[in-house]
Amino acid sequence: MSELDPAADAALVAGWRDLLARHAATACALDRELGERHDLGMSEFEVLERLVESEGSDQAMLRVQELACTVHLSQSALSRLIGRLEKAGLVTRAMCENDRRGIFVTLTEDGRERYERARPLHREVLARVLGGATVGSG
Amino acid sequence: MSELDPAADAALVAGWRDLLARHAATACALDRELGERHDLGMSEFEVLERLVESEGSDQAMLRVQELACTVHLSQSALSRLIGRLEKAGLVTRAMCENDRRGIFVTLTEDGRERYERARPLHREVLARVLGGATVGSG
DNA sequence: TTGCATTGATTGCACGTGCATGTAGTGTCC
DNA sequence: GGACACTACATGCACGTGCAATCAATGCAA
Repeated sequence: MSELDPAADAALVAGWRDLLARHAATACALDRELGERHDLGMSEFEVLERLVESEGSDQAMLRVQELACTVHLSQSALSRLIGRLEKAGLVTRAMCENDRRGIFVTLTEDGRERYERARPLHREVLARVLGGATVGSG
Repeated sequence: MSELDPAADAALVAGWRDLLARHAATACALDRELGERHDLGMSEFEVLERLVESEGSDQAMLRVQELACTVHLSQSALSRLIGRLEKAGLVTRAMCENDRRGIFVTLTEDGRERYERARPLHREVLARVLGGATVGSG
């Protein structure tokens, strides 16, 4: 199975390039516009969004490791990202009582407001760049 | 127009997250496996591939600027990437006679061989990560 | 209790990237 | 010819990232 039909091979590569192009265009626009207008990077916004979503559930806090999976960052990158958010006053770190190794990340009021203000732009960029034509699974 | 229906908003975000997940999984796997087994990064491979494809046309060379568009890198990043490839002996830089500002990038024999050896793995990773069971969309 | 492996998060380091700038070459206008 | 704006590529710099090493805390076993 290491060799593919030329047609299947071409389709695979075409799909991958399409994915690359969409990702590059969206991530670039998101990073630039969120950065300019809300002083937030793309990943920072994603982390804030996950924290906001977690407020809907019974857990108002998230562990660093859980966040790392959802935003596709290494734990070290996320550790520093949370450090930046904390320094900016958007989140706070709290120790987990049950497991002192774990760190709970919680949204501050400023963090929530910053997210709420940035969200419309985020959605607007998504709509503009992705154009509603999201690629399927194949 | 800045506000969207909740359903449209959710679909947009879901599509974007799916795109992010696919990209992260594929790029990560590609970088790691190509790096380990062929000492090539994902973008390096992409550049070599564009150069190979350009051999099919009348132009056996590509300008740096043309490459930058196709691999979604800034001009400076591509300049350094080509520097790495050149240092590794995979490409050469040649001045354009017509326009001395332009730099033609050409594939060497080593570069072509490296690409040919790496391509099956590249396609295999694509088929495995994109074609088969991708990550569960969180 | 002590000892050891494992997990959760942080830190040292090297590397790739983008932005802004620098350098060289081109074309135009006077 | 000289001055100017513009293009193509390279470079200085700051920053975010991943890997590996590290520290802290837990669980298990003897």
